[in-house]
Amino acid sequence: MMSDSVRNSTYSPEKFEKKLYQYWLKGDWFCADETDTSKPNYTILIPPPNVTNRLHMGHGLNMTIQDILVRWKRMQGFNACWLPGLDHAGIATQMMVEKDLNATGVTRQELGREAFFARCVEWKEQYGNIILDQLKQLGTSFDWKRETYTMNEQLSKAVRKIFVDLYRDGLIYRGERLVNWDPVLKTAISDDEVENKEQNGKLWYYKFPVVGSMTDEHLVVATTRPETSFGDVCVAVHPEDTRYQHLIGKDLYHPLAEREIPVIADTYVKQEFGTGCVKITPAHDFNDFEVGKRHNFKMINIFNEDASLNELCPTQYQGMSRLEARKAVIKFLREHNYLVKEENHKNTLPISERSKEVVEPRLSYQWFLKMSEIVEPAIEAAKTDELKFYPQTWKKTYLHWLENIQDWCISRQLWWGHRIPMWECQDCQTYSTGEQDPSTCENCGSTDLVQDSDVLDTWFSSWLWPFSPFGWPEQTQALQAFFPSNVIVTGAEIIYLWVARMIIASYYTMGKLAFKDVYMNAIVCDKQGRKFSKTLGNGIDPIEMIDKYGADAVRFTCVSLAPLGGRVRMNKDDFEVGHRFINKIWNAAKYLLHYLDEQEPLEKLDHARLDPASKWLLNSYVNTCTAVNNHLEKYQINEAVDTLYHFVWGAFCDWGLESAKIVLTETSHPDRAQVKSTLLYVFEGILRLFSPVIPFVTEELWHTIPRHPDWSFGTEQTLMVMDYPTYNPQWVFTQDAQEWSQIQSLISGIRSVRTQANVPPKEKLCAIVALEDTGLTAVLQKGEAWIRSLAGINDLKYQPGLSRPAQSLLTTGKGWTVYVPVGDYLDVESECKRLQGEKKRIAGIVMGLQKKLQNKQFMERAPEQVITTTQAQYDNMSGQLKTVEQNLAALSEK
RNA sequence: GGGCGCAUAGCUCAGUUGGUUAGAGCGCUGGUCUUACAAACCAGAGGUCCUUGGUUCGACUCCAAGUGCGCCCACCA
Repeated sequence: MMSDSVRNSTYSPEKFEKKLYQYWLKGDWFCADETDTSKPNYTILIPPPNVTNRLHMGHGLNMTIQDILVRWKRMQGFNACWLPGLDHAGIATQMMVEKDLNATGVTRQELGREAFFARCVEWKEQYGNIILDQLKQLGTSFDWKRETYTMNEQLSKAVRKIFVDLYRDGLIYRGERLVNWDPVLKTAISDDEVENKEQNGKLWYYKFPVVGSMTDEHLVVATTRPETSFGDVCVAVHPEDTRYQHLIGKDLYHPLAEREIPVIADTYVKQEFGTGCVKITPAHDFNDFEVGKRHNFKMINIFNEDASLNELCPTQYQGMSRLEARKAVIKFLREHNYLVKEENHKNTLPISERSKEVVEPRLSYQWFLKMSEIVEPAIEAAKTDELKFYPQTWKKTYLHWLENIQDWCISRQLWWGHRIPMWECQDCQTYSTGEQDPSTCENCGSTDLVQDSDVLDTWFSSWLWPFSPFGWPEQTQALQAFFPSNVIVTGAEIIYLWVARMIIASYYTMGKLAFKDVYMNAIVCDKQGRKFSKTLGNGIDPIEMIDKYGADAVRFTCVSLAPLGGRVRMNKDDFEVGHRFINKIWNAAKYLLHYLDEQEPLEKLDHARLDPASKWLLNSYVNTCTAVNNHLEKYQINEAVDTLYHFVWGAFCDWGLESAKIVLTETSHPDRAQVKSTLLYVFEGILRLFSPVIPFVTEELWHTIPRHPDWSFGTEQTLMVMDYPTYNPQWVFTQDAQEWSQIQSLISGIRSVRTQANVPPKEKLCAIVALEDTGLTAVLQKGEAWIRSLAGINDLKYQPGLSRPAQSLLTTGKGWTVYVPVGDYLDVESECKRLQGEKKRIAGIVMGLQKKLQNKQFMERAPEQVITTTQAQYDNMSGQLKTVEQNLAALSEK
């Protein structure tokens, strides 16, 4: 390690971050050992990034949180395993590879399935690791030896195994469902590939005569898509709609399809929209599909693959396109007096991203998983709080979804992914499956088998993530050690898609809860509160920020801005804050080293010889240790970081180092050795406490500073596995700390007085302390050297009961008043104004407190402790009020 | 439309189970190059805690309604 990097230079993270990461890798400190049973295990699974991903700020935050938890637990002595890996991302990858391919003038279909698949594999090899490399720049302590991937051999085996198990348990079935069909590309496309465009359309109203009516009775139905009418199976009205009660169950004549259809009742219908009557076309509309299924109607598909009308329509319409058919249908309705009216209507059209053609919902066969039969333990776990959400509010969302769970459509019409392990027998049309490819039909023994052409939904591999990477279905040692994991850290948007399903899968295969804690990280937004997105281009590139400010600054900024859950608004400038703070730590180290480099050996800390400033610092340090650990236990990472930030800057630097200066600069000072020892002891503690958050700079500094006799160091040469600091009663000095804070407020008070009077900083002043409680004399005398140095005082006197000397300003604290004669610097007018303001403010508080104390009900019902503190406040504030009044009077006399 | 959440300083946000004079960072004002750091130090200004009502001795905190905003789901014949 190059310790001179600290002594002689400014903070430049680029000089050591890469070097240190290599050092950690070489030392194998990120690796967890499943055979080591001497330590408790701690496991976190990465939410596997898509192979198509580049690192964005959402990852930055998400990964930093996980890394902090893992590094913290590792320092606490856990066998910590953070599992890295990638998701093959079926749709996203296929889209990118296809786009690439199309640019060369070749379609996926022309290339053929096998060659296209090979191209995807190649693409993954080439680009898939970019995000993992970027994660290394962020300093993530993944156990890289376990790096995995949802399409590798081992995980594919796991996918195959669970599919077969589920099928054998009767939980996987084939059923009909509507998909988004692109009539130009003649393929199903995913929701991601559909853009909804609002446009001005029309709403056509036309008549359906009631069959057998003597009075020409009819219903009027409104539709935006009259051309689909040939597929109508019924007309629906709301069951409570008084207008149509008598018609429910009657038949209507369909003037276009030239057949009769019934009137049914369904709550799906909105009475106030249109006429309150809806024609139901289950094969061509997502909502109608649900209604049709509920009422057991036949689905009539009236389109060919290219969305032209097929043989189920009357001959004159067959072969027409959707638009041609629409014109022809309207012409017919108008000519035969069925059309009642047409009106303008705004609606949204689903457009295929790639062909720009209007998407047509199309009936197709899909594979489904019966979720209701395997979901129960996942519901129980949340209800009993065995599974906990951070923040808790997500429990409701989770339960709401699980309690209304739908069957999961697990097939996708893609080429990139795990091929569905189902073979259709060409002789008897039944399906066969197996962990090995079947050679004969399970039903009739035929060898004429054809594998299903679809692949599995990408989530069908990622739901196995808690156990598949550790070797499942083999009962490996790693699986024993690292399943279940401890916490999952992810975005709330995939609570259904991923989190809930992992829990379901783990109960199904392992019979156990996959993880006890679910941490929902904040959503990263821009300054206007918009989610970072590619299309908006409002994202902040973490790598750009790392290059500019260093990984530690990026990590620090991300987590300190992000509360548990919620969302965080980010700005490029925010990273400057992190960088400045780390620079502050760097400079503090530089200053310390200046004195630590001296030859004399470091002393152990000695209670009897610690000065008041050191006792205060140690006491604050111990409190900080407790607070940080408590916050981390509760996943309040921003709170932990905030606590540390203020301890380092406000306590250690502004008071600790500043107070130490008067001792350190005097080479023969008797307290010097203990002060140096205290500073180093606390600084080592800071480095340890902060190491999980900002691992690089803490490690770099740790290698530079000397080892302290009061800290224990293992044999490992890295900060990242040193013991994490905890509450240490040895360094608790409650009384001394309280006394020292009196000195601090006295110093601050005098500084404030100096500013009020515009006294130049270098000018020394006299200060006269008037004590109400003479017991404080000893306390203040102990702090005299610091009062002189830090407040710019050259003459400090004690005069109990003194009233205000001429031309002086004052500052008050608990039991004391300090008068500072400022001579001609005193501006009587502005001082009077200030005192009057003070008087008003304090009088208000005093009055409030008095009212409270006179309130009978308050005295009767409030807890005794509250009454005591209120009384004490009252005494204190009225004392202050008296002082202010006296001084105001004294000032006015002149 | 269904579900969930948010509203505190100019900006971004803390504020743990109701109980001192509501905090921080950035920005702003004034002063300082004080031998770690001007990427800093010292001091300061700035808030009817969205509105109204309720519970309570006591509400930024709990409850209800209203207003404004965000997210997820369904998006409409």
